[in-house]
Amino acid sequence: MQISKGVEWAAHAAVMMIALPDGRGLKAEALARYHEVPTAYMAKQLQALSKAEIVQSSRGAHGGYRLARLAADITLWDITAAIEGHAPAFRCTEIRQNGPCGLKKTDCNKPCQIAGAFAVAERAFRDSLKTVTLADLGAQVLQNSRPEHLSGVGNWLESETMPLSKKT
Amino acid sequence: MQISKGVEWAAHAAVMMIALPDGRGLKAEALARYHEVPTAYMAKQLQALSKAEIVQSSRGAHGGYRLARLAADITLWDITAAIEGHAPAFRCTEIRQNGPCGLKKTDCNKPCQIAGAFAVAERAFRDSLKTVTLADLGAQVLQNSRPEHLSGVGNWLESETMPLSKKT
DNA sequence: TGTTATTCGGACATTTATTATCCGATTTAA
DNA sequence: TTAAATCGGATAATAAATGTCCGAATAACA
Repeated sequence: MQISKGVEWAAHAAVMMIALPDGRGLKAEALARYHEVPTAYMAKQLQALSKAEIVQSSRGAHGGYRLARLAADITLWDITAAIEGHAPAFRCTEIRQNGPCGLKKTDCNKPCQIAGAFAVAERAFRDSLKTVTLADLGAQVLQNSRPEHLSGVGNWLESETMPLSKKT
Repeated sequence: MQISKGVEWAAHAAVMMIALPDGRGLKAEALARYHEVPTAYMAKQLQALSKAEIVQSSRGAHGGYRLARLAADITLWDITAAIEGHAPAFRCTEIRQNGPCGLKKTDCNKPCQIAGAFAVAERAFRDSLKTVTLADLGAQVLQNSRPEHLSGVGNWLESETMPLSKKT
């Protein structure tokens, strides 16, 4: 039971994109370099975010990624689901229908008790992540960072971004 | 993010063991046959439960497994942790310390915001599973099963179990 | 308006984790 | 004491996650 590293990378990349000035983008290579992770694999996560319409991508020269909607409207669950998929972690294989005392399929309208309990737990997990927005995470960064760090990030953003014209 | 099939098998096996008469056990092969799953792999899960002291094992002739404590004192989380381990699903690799604007280690006393949010969500998941005991699951089975099914299970147990003498 | 540099996007290897299996170590009944 | 039966950890096969590459597409620029 482990969550892909891609979720961590995508989340950090998304937080970084909060600070993007209007009409600017960050290319996958820059985001990868900033976090010191493999470029192509970071790009893969960004593509997943793009498919989920969490970020917008612009191709061609001066292209890049930026948030597709307000930071307050993007939750950690959105990002997790975009990378990991929406399939439940507990996969019920209906083994209650197996073996010498197996139930008939017609007697299995209700989900298995065990699967039901896991469904409740997973819902609690999801609901918890849904309460955390990118805006919340960004606010925490602002509160907990030293001023010189923030200005450093600002300078880096300035040097890496350039106006992008059209959106895809 | 997926939970091992072993958790499902171990949970079903544990529920089955609730119904064991005092001083009797079920061998791994019987539990595997009952659920129509590979014997050796089911045995592996039972070994994990044994290490976690959720079940007791008896070796040698007439050996087998039985619950190590009261069904009301065994939760779904106990079983999940025994199979999957206690490691958190979200692994923070501290990428905030990487790259051109990486934080110094001395500025990272508090956990990263993202890791913190996942820790909260995972706690909610765990706490939910902790509220479900084997006794609860057994009660649900009794409520939702047809009488003929229960008697069938009883007969199967009678035919598969035999007194076991010493415990390990 | 063509050309080119730049970037995204999906198809393709590699590594790690899960799933499955086997055989030796140990225990107990006879 | 013997031998059958069972657990237990070490060992393969499979699936998933991780990492990489090259083509398709787009926009800037001449």
